[in-house]
Amino acid sequence: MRGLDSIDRNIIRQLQLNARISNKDLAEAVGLSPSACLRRLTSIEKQGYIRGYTALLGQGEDNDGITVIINITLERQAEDYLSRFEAAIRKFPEIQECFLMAGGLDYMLRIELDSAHEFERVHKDILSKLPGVARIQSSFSIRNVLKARP
Amino acid sequence: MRGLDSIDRNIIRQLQLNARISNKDLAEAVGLSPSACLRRLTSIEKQGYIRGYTALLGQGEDNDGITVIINITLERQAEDYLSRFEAAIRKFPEIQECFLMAGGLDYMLRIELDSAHEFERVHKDILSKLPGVARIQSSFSIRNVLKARP
DNA sequence: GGTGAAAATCAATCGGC
DNA sequence: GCCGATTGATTTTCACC
Repeated sequence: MRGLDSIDRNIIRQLQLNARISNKDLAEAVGLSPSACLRRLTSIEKQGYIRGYTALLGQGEDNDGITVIINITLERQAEDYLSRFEAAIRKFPEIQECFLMAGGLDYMLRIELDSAHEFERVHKDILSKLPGVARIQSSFSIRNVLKARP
Repeated sequence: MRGLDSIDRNIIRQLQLNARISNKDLAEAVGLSPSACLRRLTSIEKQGYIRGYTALLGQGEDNDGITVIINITLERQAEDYLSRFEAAIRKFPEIQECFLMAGGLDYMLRIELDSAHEFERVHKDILSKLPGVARIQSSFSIRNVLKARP
């Protein structure tokens, strides 16, 4: 972030905390006029510092939501295997995060579901259709101790 | 998502794709009037289906940050061990997420660092001070494939 | 970076189904 | 109950200083 000053960083931080904040409130939070703030945000986006904005799924009022952590090993480490897999990943909004892990071929995914039985659908419609997968290991979270904080 | 129909799901999906979409555009995307759309969104949020909205950072040249996934096993499963551990977790802002996993005593943590060598400090100041820990296994992410939708 | 005004959007209210 | 229309308030988006 060499090209960004502390106000720019603050803008990004505010948007991480709440991406749907209005430009007016954002400007107030960082101590600028709305027009100056919008100019900066447009510039920040144009420079590619922000890749997008997304909604983080909750668990619903009945609180039976569930987090599934999935470790995936690919058949081969060839670059085209990685890129085909990663392109496929991006098509499914249920997938909240995906990390390429060091020390192996493992990808780690986090998926948010509304209930445990929905996992069957996810396995059939998503996991089994990812290309070049050798092995899948899924772990269920029974409680979200600490929610993501930006 | 028992309480949500297909339009509600579509609203959520659109917000996952772009959390900063205006209500007017959101309404158009799901085929409703703005007022009906806003009513639904308010209700969806109130029911807790959406935990929040966040900005996804780009892969700019600044991206020397690193994600560490840490699996922790406690010495005992007694309730006071769990609650002491979880209380300790909340004190460290480096810890972004913490899940209590099914099928064992494992907690899974995600930590975000500015650089890899910072892990030494984290291990010394945070991980080694968590109470009741029997075993720690850390995995480094070398690339964040998906933070969510672009 | 700030100001101001036109344009666009939001949010509350209304009647109809 | 849910929808769309309306409307006054608020916000965004410019040109200009």
